[in-house]
Order: sequence, then structure tokens, then C-alpha cells
Amino acid sequence: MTVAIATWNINSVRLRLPQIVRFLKERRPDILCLQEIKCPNEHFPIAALREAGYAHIAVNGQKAYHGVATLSRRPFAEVETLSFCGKQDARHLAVSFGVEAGADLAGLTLHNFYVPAGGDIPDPQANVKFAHKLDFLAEMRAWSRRRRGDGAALLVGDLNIAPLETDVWSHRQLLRVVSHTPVEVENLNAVQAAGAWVDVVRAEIPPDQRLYTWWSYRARDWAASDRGRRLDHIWASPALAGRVVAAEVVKEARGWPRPSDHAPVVARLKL
DNA sequence: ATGGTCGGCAACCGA
Repeated sequence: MTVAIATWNINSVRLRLPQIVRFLKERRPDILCLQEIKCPNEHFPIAALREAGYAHIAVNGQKAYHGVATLSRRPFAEVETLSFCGKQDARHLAVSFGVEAGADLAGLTLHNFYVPAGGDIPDPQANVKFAHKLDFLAEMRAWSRRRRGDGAALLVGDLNIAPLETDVWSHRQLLRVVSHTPVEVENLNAVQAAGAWVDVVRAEIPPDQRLYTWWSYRARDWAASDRGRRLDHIWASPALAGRVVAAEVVKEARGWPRPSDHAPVVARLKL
């Protein structure tokens, strides 16, 4: 048997509830990590998602902005949130699994991240949001270094950076666009190296193939213009990396009625 | 070259 782990920036969990339920029913992932839920914990639609088969739900929400949640068919042993840059932003949620979740999931820790988007101007002097993004990545790097070698772990979420040339529709045209600037890519690569994280999606889908997880709402026809970016990621600790048997971007979900601007990403592991 | 669209929440901010 395999375990399917999914991540999806949902851009309002309340507005997108029908799309989430559709995805869960069609794909039946064991775990779904959501970002940009955009609601406080008390407004999260727990009952509807439990009814869809996900009895175990951890939420780190806040009013109007950001917010992450993790839904699971199997029970959590522990739930933890981290703060970054001395802010109260809800951008991280960790869950871990014990033997009561099954022998395959036991010992796994799953980190769900929503990295700051960084605003429009790729200059930390001129744009405090870009400075915050770089600071956040620096803290992620230090945290990754500390937890390195600390057993079976996954790091998933909207990292808001497309690192490879084939992760964007035009490398040349996006070099000065926030999400694909060299300084962001260097910082993301430093986070990855510090934790010895393996990009399991690119291990399964070769880097010479273009792959996107986000398409702007502003395009007249998102599919026809296909000006996408790969902002959403699934990384594994070294011990788990060899266990990944498949990875996929569920692009069709971007074409459903009233979609999120992000598509879900799914990795399947044989644990 | 520029502006284009969403969501939250009640005027714009953030993406």
C-alpha cells in the first residue's frame, strides 16, 4: 500500500469548500495540507470536512490573511506551530504520527508552510514585503539545519518560489519578477541544502519538463496562455526520499468552477 | 508596454 500526501493553496477555505470536497472524493489522499485558508480557527469548516472522511483536522488560522490547515484520515500524535520573524502570521503547522496512525505513518512529521509572497518589487531596501520574504527564508534555513537528521519528515506547501528555469513559463522574462529572482532561488536552495531536503516532485518529473502549480487569475485564458509557475512543493528528508513512487500536479482542478489560482500537488510514498 | 483578476471585508491590502 502507498500513502498519498497532497498540498494545495486554496485561497479561502470557506469559498472553496465544494472544490476541496470534490478533490478529496476523487483523489482520496491520506493527508491534505491547505494554505491561505483566510479564516480564524473558529470559522474553519471542520464538520463538512470530517463528513468527507477526514476526521483529524489541525488548523492554524487567522482573520482574513494566510492560515494553514492539515486534514488527515489517520490520527495525529502531536500538533505544533512555529512563528517566524517575530510575527504572529499563521504560516506553519506541523503534525506528527504515532503507531495509532498505522505502522506506515508512525514516526512521520509533516510540516505545512506558507512562505510570504514578497510583494512586487524584488528589492529588500525598497520593499519591506520582499525583505520579510528573505528573512523568513533565512529563519527556515536555520530551522532546517537544526532539524536535519531528525528522522522521517516531509516539508510541503506554497513556498512562493519557482526555483528551476522549467518551473516558469519564461525564465528570461521572470528573472526580475518576485518568485523567480536569483536571490530568492539562492535562498530557497539554501533552505533545501540546510535540511538535506529532497524535491520529490522533481525527482519524479524530470527537470527538463516544464511544470507549474499556479496560473494567475489575470490571464484571459489561463490554460491557453499557460503562463504558470511552480510555487508549491513537496520535499522529503533523505530517509523518505527513496520511498516516493509518484508525484503529480492536479492541473484539472485549476479549471474547475470558481477555482483557486493554485493546483494541488500530490506525492505517493511506499512507507 | 501595460494592465489584467481574485478574496476578505468593508476601504483598500495582499496575492
